[in-house]
Amino acid sequence: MAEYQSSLLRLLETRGYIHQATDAAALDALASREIVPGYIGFDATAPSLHVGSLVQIMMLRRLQQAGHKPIVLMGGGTTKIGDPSGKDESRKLLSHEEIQANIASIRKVFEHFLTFGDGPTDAIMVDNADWLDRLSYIDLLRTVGPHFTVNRMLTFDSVKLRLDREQPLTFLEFNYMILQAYDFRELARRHGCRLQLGGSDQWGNIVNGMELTRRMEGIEVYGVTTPLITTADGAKMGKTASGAVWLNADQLPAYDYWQFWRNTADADVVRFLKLFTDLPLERINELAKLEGQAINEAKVVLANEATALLHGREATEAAAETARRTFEEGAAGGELPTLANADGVPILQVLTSIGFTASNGEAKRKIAEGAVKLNGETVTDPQWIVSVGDEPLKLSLGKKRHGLLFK
RNA sequence: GGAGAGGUGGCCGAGUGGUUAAAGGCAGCAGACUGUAAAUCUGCCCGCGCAAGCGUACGCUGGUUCGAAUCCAGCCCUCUCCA
Repeated sequence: MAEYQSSLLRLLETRGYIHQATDAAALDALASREIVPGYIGFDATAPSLHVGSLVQIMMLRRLQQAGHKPIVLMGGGTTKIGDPSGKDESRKLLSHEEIQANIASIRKVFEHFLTFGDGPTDAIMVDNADWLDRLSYIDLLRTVGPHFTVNRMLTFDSVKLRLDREQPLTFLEFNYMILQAYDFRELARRHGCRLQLGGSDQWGNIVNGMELTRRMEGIEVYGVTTPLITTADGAKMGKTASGAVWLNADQLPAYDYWQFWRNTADADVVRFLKLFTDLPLERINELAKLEGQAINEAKVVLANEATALLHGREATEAAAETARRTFEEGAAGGELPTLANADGVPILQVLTSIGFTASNGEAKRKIAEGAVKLNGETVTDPQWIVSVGDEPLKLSLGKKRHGLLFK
């Protein structure tokens, strides 16, 4: 692998972001001599992104750190059509208002990772609804259609996979790659965008966009994809006991986010430190030397740094302190989930109300398994009525989930 | 439009009239061991109920039957081949 000249590619390469790149040498040269505006597209189907998107977000952050211009492309237009992938048919279509609300909510996350503004390397956020909404079908076909052959489109992995598995691929979906390619070309025209970043699954789409841009605008543009981030045991990352790891604080409290990182598998810690924190590589290399139980120190650093990027230092310290008191002292910290008016309530209902179990039946099973504790005492009676005094009571489900019950 | 195959719990996938709340696998949760790790072993894994039990559930709607995921009819959807 050749030494890169540009700080951008060196940064991305050394921290493990690069899976594939188109004409890396040319991109390297470009990034060494001028500011490169680069973009990543994000869906607006939910009011928050989750950690699955964090690699991409971090990559935009690296782009800016290396002195270039990040463009966050929100899929306000494409989301309106509704992503038809997956089997659940006719997913509810989001209204314009819902999508715009989602975008506004998602934007808050980006503001933690990128500096927005009007300067040459300030990040901007754009919405592809701005141009996709206005497209007329015939015009699109005539301007873009001739540049795509169905023969070629059929060779793309995303398409082949469906066909091989004999799963339906709608015409709508089939057009996705065209719209995404159109986005690249539009961003190149409007904002001088020269680079598209994305997950490895986006490779085909990115290449399409590059070709369309070159053919229609005569501009050479580039693409870089990240490796698919899985945990060391091969699973997609992004789940905790409480569900998806959302980035918005109102969807997932800082404490849970901190816990998510704290629970990283040994084998993933170094990789995640490089990808998800700003720690210098020298420091990461030191942490990488830790072995056995000491690796936990590196996990705490990972949790602290990753959480601080998203939620700020203050919330991070509160989360870390709560974790320390809860796990190391067996006490309880202030950031744990709480339930008020718990006095006199049956234990099953308490477990479900606080969100530890999905139903009374599940709560009952957990009690039978000996997983439920009140102030460290195992609860064995499913009929137990919780009584809380002036001091809050610590409720535990298993070793990891703890909460506070108030009178 | 014609012929064939198929639609089962978060996912994959058995199951052709009762013993089926539905095998098995994956994912998930818990227990043991540990280090809030991994691996391994064990248990759990639709809802309500202390329980007996009840309610829902196998694409949709009806029907046959004492009894249906399983049989019949119509409809919807998917795939393959043909036109």
